[in-house]
Amino acid sequence: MHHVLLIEDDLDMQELIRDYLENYDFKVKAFSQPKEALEELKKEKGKYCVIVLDLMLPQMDGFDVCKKIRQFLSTPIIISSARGELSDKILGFDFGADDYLAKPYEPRELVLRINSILRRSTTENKRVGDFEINEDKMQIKVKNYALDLTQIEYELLSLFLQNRAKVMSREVLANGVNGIEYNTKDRAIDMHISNLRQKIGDDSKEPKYIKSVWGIGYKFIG
Amino acid sequence: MHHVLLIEDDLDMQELIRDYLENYDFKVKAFSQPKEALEELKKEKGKYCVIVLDLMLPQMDGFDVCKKIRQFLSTPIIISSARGELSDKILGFDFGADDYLAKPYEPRELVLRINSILRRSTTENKRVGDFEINEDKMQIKVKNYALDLTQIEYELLSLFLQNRAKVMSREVLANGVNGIEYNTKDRAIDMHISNLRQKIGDDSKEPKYIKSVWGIGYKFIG
DNA sequence: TAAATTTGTAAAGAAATTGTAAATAAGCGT
DNA sequence: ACGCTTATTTACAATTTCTTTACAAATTTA
Repeated sequence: MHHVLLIEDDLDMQELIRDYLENYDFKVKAFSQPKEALEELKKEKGKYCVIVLDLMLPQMDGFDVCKKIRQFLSTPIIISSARGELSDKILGFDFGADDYLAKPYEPRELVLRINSILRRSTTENKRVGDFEINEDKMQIKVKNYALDLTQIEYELLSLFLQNRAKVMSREVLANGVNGIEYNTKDRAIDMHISNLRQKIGDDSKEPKYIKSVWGIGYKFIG
Repeated sequence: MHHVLLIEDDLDMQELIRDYLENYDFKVKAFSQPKEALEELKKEKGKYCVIVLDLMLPQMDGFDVCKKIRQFLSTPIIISSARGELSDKILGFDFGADDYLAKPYEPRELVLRINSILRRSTTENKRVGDFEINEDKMQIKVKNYALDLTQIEYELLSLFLQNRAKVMSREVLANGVNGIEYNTKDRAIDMHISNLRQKIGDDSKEPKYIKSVWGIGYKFIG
């Protein structure tokens, strides 16, 4: 189930979008106050796969909200705005938005654009180096050998495959995995990495796949 | 340099888009015949990072082109079309397009949307002299040779690259690095500089990159 | 020129991080 | 309840990085 976070202060519009998205099997959490939305996003970092942001808001300018979100989150943002001028679009994309819809638009188009973004950010039966990932079956093969992974190991490896070569801290990794809280002292991530390495046939001392980055976290090479 | 493949049969429009994109440092290859474009894409699979596709084409329907491309390539496609109805957009996204721009649109908006797509799919390298820095990978290359740096060395060198030619005291350098406390008597910074010099192939007596400024600190020349 | 100060860096020591075995805890199906 | 699988914590050795020390070399000052 895909979760969408909606920030929109017009309650009619909020209701309209919510109903429409729910018809397409999205789970929507709506906020009219940007501050509350930001708190929710901070609390539930990995939960939402798209943020739909209206620009005309009380409390805070929509662009500022966009900027604030980008300081701690890379979840795609679709701006939904009555301001359709190019200069606004430039600002929106500049502040890190991923798409910009000028009102009035058909709710169906929002669905299209959310799906387009989701399609890009998920790996559907893709090959990455020696690995082959099948999201439907929740299965990963390495060199054509099917791995028997636990839930967390699967999610970790998916995360690595989707972020090739990118250094990720333990905190980022934990947040990327559904339902792991991270405390600096925990070694849980380390253990999962250790087990994962064993299963994919990697050697921590001479890694082919998962390399530790001292003082930071791990990165996938391959 | 980012390569864009443009499929557009209106030559004026082709010229307009090409000029505009080239102003923004894209390299554009334009086709008015979809068949030729498909051949080029098959030959040069990895070359193009975005495809801009007009829907009104001779020979073949634009949607079919989209579908054909998707059979062998996952490069992002932006549809540029005079048909702005929702039903067309639905078809476009259905056939695997990543964005849909209804004509007439400002060329600048195309640039925005290309950049938005690129931002998501690439991690950009910054060049400074002989150095090339990739923040996501936490990696710095010198003359195309990847350096193996510790965290502090990486942060120090980043600081230097971001403050070219600027003299920085040890205190400033220490503060610029995450988690270093500075005492006047410490020689820690000096040691990091020394190690860094060795790794980037610099000579303290005849520095090409990091020059000491007697009584003050260091500066990056390059 | 001699004394004082600063820099370079090798080497030693201190501190922090990582790897993983083993122990413990938490879920889950039956 | 029980056993089985998975997740987390603990503990400690191994490793890597960071800081300090020490002394030679370079630079400035008197």
